[in-house]
Amino acid sequence: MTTRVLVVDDDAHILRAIRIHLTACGYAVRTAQTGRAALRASAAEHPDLVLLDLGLPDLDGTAVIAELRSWSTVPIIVLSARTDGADKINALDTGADDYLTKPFSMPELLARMRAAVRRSGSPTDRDMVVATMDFSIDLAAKKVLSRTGEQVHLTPTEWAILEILVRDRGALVSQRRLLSEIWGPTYRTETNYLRVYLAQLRRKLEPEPARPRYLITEPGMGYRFQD
Amino acid sequence: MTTRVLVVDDDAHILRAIRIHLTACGYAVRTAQTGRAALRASAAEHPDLVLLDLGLPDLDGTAVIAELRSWSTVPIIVLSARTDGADKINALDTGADDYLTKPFSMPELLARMRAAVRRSGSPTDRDMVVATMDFSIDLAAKKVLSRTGEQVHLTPTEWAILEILVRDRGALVSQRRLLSEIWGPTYRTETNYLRVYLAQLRRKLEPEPARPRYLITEPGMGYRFQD
DNA sequence: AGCGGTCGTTAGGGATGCGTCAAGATCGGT
DNA sequence: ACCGATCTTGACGCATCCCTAACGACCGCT
Repeated sequence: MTTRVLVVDDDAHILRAIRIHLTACGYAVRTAQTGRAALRASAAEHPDLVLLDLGLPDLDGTAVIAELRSWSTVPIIVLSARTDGADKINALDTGADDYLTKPFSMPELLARMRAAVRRSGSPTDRDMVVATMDFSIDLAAKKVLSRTGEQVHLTPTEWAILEILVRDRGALVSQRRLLSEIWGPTYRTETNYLRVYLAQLRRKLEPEPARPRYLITEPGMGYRFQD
Repeated sequence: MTTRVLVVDDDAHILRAIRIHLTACGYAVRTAQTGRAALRASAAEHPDLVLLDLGLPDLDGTAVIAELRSWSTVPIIVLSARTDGADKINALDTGADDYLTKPFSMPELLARMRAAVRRSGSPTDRDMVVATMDFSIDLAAKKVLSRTGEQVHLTPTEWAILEILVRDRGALVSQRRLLSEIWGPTYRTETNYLRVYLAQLRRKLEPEPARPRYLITEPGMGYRFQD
């Protein structure tokens, strides 16, 4: 299992240097040069680690961290040229996991990356199959079986929504997180989509689609999978 | 819930200085001057965080980390006078979560401690579930269960208020803070809102809404969640 | 006793959010 | 180029929630 890293920096040279190093060490590298691009890439690719430079042209670095943290728990290591202590504290308190001041040594960065990935490692080792009274969901095989045992066909988008809700079953998932993870951060207000797809999921899964029992709406906040 | 920190250093002066700082910041501090004492204290007290100096008289620092990691996942932050890069990498790869080189700034250490503790808070965080005799509040899942086990439905505004009060449970929260955080700084005088929503929360949570036991009013000051 | 201030309670109108349906638009495979 | 599956987009009715205002109760103060 290769670790996927998203590297964010506005300087193309640094980007290239880091990419070469990390690729040589066995990481799968994606890059972004702006804050918005970083958010888009995070939502689309779900990297296992983010290396973030604070000096971006479009967004403040802490704003990127805050936005990311509103729906993701991916480890974030900040790389910054600023030696100011206040920047460090701000970044860490906003949600960054580590902070390195440029120039840094490559071996140290690699060690801190290993530490960050190790820490975040596999809290998702939960049961891969979730069974209810009316259907069962196999997260590993990406299959849904009805009570009679026949397979329920889900479209890719339907599956994406169901997977997020089931992975955090019982917990409330904000519509912002759903929209960010599936359509990208720019669609945060298109709650239309969620209404449509939740209706479709209910029609396929719920015994009484009009009175949902598993796919619960929490008005104004989000949705919840109740098993 | 106060965070318990184990500070390990062979220099009694440094130990004392750190203890004073951390205690002032609300941490519960235990100290140890040797590697063996540190391991003993970890096993006995299960601290939430370990601050570890590498230059110990009896054991090598990395040995302490390895021993600790053989049975515990407690966050470890290494404090060391050694600037050698190899030490850093060794410590991090053995299982340390962070590494600060002396001398470091106290605000930075505190920020990194907050980051480390935040990360270690697993989804099944104990602090995230507040149980009383009449209901239980799951802050992570945004769920309230009544004593009979059925879910209590709260509106977004009700949740926002309850969340703030419960996060600082036991402490007095001023009406100005509640109004500022939920409706924005311009609504600081609309204490009407609070009266209405506190009444709704009491009707949903309190066994005797007319005689509140959990959602206490401190006249002229603010509100308090008493568990 | 009278009075001003703060708090609790209630109820209703307006705004917002949700479920539903259906019609284009887009994509992918034959 | 066609066709089915899937994804977007808009519109409508309906339920719910937020805000607001009004009234009464309970203090401390003059």
